[in-house]
Amino acid sequence: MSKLTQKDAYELFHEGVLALSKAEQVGMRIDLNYLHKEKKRITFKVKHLERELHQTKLYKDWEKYFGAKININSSLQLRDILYNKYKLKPINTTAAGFGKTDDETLSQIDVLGLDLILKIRKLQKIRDTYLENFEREQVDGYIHPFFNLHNVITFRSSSDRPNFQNIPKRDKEAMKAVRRAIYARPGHLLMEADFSKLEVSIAACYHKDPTMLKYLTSEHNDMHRDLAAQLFKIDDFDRHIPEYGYLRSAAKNGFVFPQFYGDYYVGCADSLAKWTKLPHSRFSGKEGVTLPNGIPISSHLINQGIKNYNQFENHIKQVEDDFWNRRFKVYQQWKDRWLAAYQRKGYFDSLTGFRYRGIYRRNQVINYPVQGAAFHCLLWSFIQMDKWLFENNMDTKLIGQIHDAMVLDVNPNELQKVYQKIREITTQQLPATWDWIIVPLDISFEITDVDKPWADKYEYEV
DNA sequence: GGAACTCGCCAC
DNA sequence: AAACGTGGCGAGTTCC
Repeated sequence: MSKLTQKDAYELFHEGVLALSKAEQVGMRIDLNYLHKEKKRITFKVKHLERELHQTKLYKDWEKYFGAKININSSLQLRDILYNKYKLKPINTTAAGFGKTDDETLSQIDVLGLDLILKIRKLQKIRDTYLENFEREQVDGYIHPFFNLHNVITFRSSSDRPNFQNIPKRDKEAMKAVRRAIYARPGHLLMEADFSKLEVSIAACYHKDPTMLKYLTSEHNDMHRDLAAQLFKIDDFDRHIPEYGYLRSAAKNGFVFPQFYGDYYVGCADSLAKWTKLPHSRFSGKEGVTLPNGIPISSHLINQGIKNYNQFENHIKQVEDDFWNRRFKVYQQWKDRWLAAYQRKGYFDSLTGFRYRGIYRRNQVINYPVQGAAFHCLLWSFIQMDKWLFENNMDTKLIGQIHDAMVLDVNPNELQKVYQKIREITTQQLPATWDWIIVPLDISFEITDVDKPWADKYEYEV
């Protein structure tokens, strides 16, 4: 097949809009009774936490400072109390240069009551951003989130009224509280099919770095493991030992992904130190997460010649150099060429035929075509699946999409067929149709049981 | 009373 | 030389 053109891009979005609009019409069933009860429960709990907060010195000082205008939901007032009245030295600052009052910062400040502020914030977020919105948007017990293809600079999608693409997932309490409200139609089940490591795979289709291709092709190679071993200077790194599994996550989320998005060693060192609980000072040997042999990671690093944070940061700088100039040298060369070509031409094209015109920063030029084309893999699959469901008169319906995942409302009698077809479309038909896809694609599934809420999802393997 | 802004936080 | 990409949305705040 020849290179995809802007006409192909147009047709993808044209068909995409039609398929997405059908999903919008189906929508998701909402448990209104639960919504009502959960909102009341949260409101009750918030009131209780507020009463507790009223007993603290923090609240009393706050009241003195702001009088009748006191509002514990105001982060500006809180900022005033912490950094002006208490004169604490800001750990982090906002873009505008003020001391931050976010979760990460507040949990490091030793002032009684801040934990209550955070708990209240979290509960209100669940109630006001999600549950309240579902109730407002529902029609006859169904929400119909919109899926837009015309809003996003990268040619990804967005979703609104309500946004279906930011439903809590990692935080267990928030995940359960929100997803407990969402169901498939009566007698049906929910299914989510996610591409695995899609953006990394699509990036590899642009740069074709042989080391990366090997990581993506071989089951036995593990990039995050290798980076964890290098970042923390561990020779016998076995990812199945829990302490090492944790360091692998730290390497993945604190170094590898940020590097792919364009971060540099200063931010990565800071992030890695947070993950591993290392201080921004001299290491005594007692700080940090514990290794399998029982010693703290700071002690291990001291033995490796890294005696303080500056030396740690410098080590991360060296790993970064090695990452781009040796390990993924071809990837780096592609980035340089890609940027230079944009600077020459004034635009760049995605592998899916989309043309990006405009004034972009370096990281945007590198990231947009990857982010866009990765989503287009999902959209293409979504369209094929929609056609197949229609042509085969299936009762199962597509109902949503989250950048690299599709969500379906499945008739249990069709579960096997649907599962097989999604596998076929995403891992066989897609790479066969778009021959620029030069890495194997993989997809994973989650389902609920019939008439169970989305909170009760579990991994599905045949 | 609404527009535009900051800040915070949820997803990928 | 500079330094993490894309959204939506709520609350609070300020300005008009």
